[in-house]
Amino acid sequence: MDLSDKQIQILEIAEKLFAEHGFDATSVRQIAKEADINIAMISYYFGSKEKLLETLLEYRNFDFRKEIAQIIEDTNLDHLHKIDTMIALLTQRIHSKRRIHKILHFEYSNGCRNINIDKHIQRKLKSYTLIEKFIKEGQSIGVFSKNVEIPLIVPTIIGSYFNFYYNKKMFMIIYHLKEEDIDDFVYNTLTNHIQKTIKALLTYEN
Amino acid sequence: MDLSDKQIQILEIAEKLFAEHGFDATSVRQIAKEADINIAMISYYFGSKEKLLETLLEYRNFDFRKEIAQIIEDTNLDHLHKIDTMIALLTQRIHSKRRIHKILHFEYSNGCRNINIDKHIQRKLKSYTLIEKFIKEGQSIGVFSKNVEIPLIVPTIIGSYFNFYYNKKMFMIIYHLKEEDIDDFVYNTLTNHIQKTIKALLTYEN
Amino acid sequence: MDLSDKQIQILEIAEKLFAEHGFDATSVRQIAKEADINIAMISYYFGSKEKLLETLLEYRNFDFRKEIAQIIEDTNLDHLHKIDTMIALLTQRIHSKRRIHKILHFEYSNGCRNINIDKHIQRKLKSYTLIEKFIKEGQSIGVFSKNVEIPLIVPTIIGSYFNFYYNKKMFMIIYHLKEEDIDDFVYNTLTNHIQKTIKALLTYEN
Amino acid sequence: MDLSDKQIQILEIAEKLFAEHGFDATSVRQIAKEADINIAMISYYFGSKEKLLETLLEYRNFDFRKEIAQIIEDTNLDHLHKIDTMIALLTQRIHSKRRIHKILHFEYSNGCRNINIDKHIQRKLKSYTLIEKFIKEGQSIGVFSKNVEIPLIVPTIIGSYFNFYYNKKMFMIIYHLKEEDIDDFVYNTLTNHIQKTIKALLTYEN
DNA sequence: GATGAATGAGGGTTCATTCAT
DNA sequence: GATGAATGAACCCTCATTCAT
Repeated sequence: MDLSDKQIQILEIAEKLFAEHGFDATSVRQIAKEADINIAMISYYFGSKEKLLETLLEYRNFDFRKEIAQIIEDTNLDHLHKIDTMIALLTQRIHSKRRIHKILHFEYSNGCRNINIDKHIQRKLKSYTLIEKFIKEGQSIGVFSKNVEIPLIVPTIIGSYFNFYYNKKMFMIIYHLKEEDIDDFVYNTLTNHIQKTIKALLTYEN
Repeated sequence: MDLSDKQIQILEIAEKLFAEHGFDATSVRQIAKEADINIAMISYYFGSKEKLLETLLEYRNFDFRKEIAQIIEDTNLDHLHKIDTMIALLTQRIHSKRRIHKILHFEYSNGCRNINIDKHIQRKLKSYTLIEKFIKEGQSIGVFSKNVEIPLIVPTIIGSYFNFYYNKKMFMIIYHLKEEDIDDFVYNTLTNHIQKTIKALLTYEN
Repeated sequence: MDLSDKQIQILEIAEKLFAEHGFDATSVRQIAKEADINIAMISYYFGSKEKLLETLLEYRNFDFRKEIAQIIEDTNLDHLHKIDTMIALLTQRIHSKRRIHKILHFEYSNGCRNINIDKHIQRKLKSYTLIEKFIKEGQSIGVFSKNVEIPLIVPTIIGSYFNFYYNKKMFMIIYHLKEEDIDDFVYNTLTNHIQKTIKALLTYEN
Repeated sequence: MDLSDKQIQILEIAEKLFAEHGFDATSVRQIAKEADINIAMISYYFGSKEKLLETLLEYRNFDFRKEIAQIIEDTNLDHLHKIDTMIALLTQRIHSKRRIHKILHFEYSNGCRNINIDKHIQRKLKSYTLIEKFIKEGQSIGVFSKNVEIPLIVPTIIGSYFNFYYNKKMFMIIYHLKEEDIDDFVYNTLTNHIQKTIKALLTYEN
């Protein structure tokens, strides 16, 4: 991953445009124009438009494992606080990288692109293993309810965020939010809601 | 909405292709070929590719209000069972129309298309009002916890589904599922998880 | 081979340009411009630039077998006159189709194009068989010398023509020819020379 | 003609690629890559791609005059043996430089390149003068037939070779040759054929 | 002298759409 | 009402060349 400043600039502009208009609706001309570079540079730097996307995904390495591991290993926090901290972390990270996640959802969820999704799956699986272990530990010491579908917890966390994000315009009406209020809302109200939801689920007995 | 059989056939093929490859990556030639009609017919019938999408969204009018209202008004069910029934209904409906929802997420969430999203927002808002009223009623009679961010409940339901769906490949590994097992999994395990989550949230006191 | 008038017009313009500037140096835009058609028509009609070339070669099916067979079977001509007639025919045909032959030499002789040369080879081989049979017959009745490398006779005929053609400019100086004299020169002086050469070879005893 | 080793290496690689794929289909990138030099070096060394071709043609100075003159002046050989020797020389030289000749045929025979062909014509004319003088001498002493189109003799020699070469694949089938047999075939069978042809022509009386 | 980044032009192809029939 | 030929714009990419270092 040796990327020059110019390359990084291109990647960030491409990320923005891909997220806004989709991969196909974004032309290399558009990227080149916004990045104020010659159109040929994109092929020169990245080989092709598709490889640019691959490079972008590699560049935005969204691997939260280390941070999650740190939280899990933190002896100062009890299990429920670890859940809070983890969710706050996830929400924050995903919100800041929401654009690249959207591209992933969009371009990857159907297997039509010639892009290798396997390593992403592998990376995610490792995060799941970490979280699963943590939850099971909590179950074994009686802090968490045993009757929980552990692998589906993360989709509930991340899905809550994204469904909010994909319906942002509606929620801006409901909550009387302006564009610049969104960050605060995510970090406070939405994060709180998700934290509460997961903690409720993990302590729910029926 | 006067649509001939041929038009409906085109819409359904377009829906499949848009969901699989995205709007931009699907060419009218492809649609025409799969529908076994002349290319010119698409412009002829729908005016343009964009208008075809609009017609498609209008055709797939996914308005659950009536059914939700029915459930809410059902005097045979207590509040918690109404939650279960509603979630089962939502999951089922969204799963069966996941393709069109995916198109909405990706083509609509960014305001770049010349497509009017307002009526969709209005329709969704009405559903929210219905659900909000039901939850508040439950709170007033002490069945539901008062400390809940009501508008964010629906994103948690639908988001859980979609984040599962967008990461389908990973969950197929985790749960050892084949493609043909997906429907059952959604209608059972995933639905149960979401039901439990929302019920936990609505009865959570801290 | 169902070709519209427009398609034939394109083929003939392409033939001219390919022969003049080579396949690679001729752009589809140039062809489209000279043929006064839209650039997209070339892909529409032929699929691609390479397929246009293939269609051209198929269209210009230069199969002399029938005429050669007629000459061979002509009972009014003795063997030496048949040689004369055959060479006159070959020279005439090749001269009139020199452009397509040049393309063949150029684009085919190196195996780099994704074009199937096999059927051309097969067709040529059949012509050779015909001529070979005729020469051997002449040898058996004592008209032709037996000490002749039969397969190399045709290269001497056609090669003489083409080496003249490829050095046309020099011969225009030597013979004080103008462009408009070339046809006559080919049909008379050059044809005579080749006829004499082959007859000399076929009757040469040493 | 001061050429460094690197320049000569570039020229030889360019010659190979031009002959294999044609001038236009060969990119400077390809040449630079195979020669393991920087792309910019080609413009730096030769000025441009076209000038590289000119330099190549100049470098491959295929002027047989001296050797032909030597043969003609050789008092140990009679006229017919001089013909044999000359043809053997021409065949050998042309075969070893067939690639550059091919380039000449195709890039030069049409006047579209901005390349000066005049000096090549001049050089060839001088060779012709030499051969013409020799033939006329033979005619005057009665060794050669007078009824011969002298300027067309050389095209028959060289044309025979090239038409064989451009149809190499067919002759490999006819003669059951492998690629590695070609050289021997050219130096023996083909050379013999051409020698016999020209001697027959020059002694043919009708 | 030599390099690799950068340029602008042009390559072939495919797009959604329209028009004449 | 329905077709297939035709359009012009835009697509991504690669070209030979140049420039700053």
